[in-house]
Amino acid sequence: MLSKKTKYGLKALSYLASQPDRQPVQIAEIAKAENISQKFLESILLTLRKNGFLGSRKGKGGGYYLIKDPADIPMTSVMRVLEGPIAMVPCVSLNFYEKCADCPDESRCSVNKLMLQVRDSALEVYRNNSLADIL
Amino acid sequence: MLSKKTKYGLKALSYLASQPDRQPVQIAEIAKAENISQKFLESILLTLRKNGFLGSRKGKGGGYYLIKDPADIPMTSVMRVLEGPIAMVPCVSLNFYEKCADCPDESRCSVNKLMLQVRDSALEVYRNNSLADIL
DNA sequence: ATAAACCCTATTGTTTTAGTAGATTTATAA
DNA sequence: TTATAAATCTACTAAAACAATAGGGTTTAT
Repeated sequence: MLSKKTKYGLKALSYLASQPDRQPVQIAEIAKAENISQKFLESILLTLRKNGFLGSRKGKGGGYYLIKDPADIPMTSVMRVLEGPIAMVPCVSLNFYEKCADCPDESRCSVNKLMLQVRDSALEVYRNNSLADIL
Repeated sequence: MLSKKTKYGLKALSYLASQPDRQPVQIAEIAKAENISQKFLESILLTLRKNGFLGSRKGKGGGYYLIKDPADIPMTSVMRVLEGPIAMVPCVSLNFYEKCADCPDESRCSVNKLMLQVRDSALEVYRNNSLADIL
């Protein structure tokens, strides 16, 4: 299951991407438009900013805004920041690889074999979609 | 992330599928061979039996065994029983569809648009793999 | 009598999804 | 210059759900 964090993050990015200009948009406005708990959204936007997707301005007239062209924001990086690894098991993860404690031989593991294919197919989807593509 | 339940379930099914015959195999043997908590495995095998994948025999010489040919067990049904919906959001699920409370229009939702593709690509993998294929 | 699956319940730990309270920064008006 | 309001930022807490077992007794086949 997709976490609400990721869902809300994607919706917020989409909302910002569909703005006519790149003027700051307030958290409250996004929260209201997308039916998201404002405080929860606040922390999500913060991590999106810290990971280079958004810029922010404090004080009156402040808010969040995209700092890149939506076409230059691949879903791979968005998903990895919000949801974590794209792979369903660490032993097939490209960016978060970890050996299974219980599995003696990955090459003969049926779970590994299946999940490798699932990862590749998901990866292809995320690579073929930028933020601009899902608007 | 794949739950351990699913991971263990897949491993147990693979273990049973790679037996030379269809004689009952005890829980303890599977648990030991695959490094799985025996009590946890017990409940997993039970749900696999109740969902028509396994048969069981009580008493001495008892255990679990496959009741179908591994080639006739598609990963779609295994995953749905162990892990639940294949879709990452209910609004794109074939077997567990549910409307999002917050989303007024699915056809214009970016999350829906992306996750529909992810579901389809995962589904293709699961449909193309039977238990026999991942041994 | 024994060995196995079966069934029920409780517990522990982690993650998710927030809510609360306040601090800090900035723009604007007095 | 000062006050005020509008925002983000930070830290702490907490409730709820979920994951992953552990324990102990029951039933059934040999």
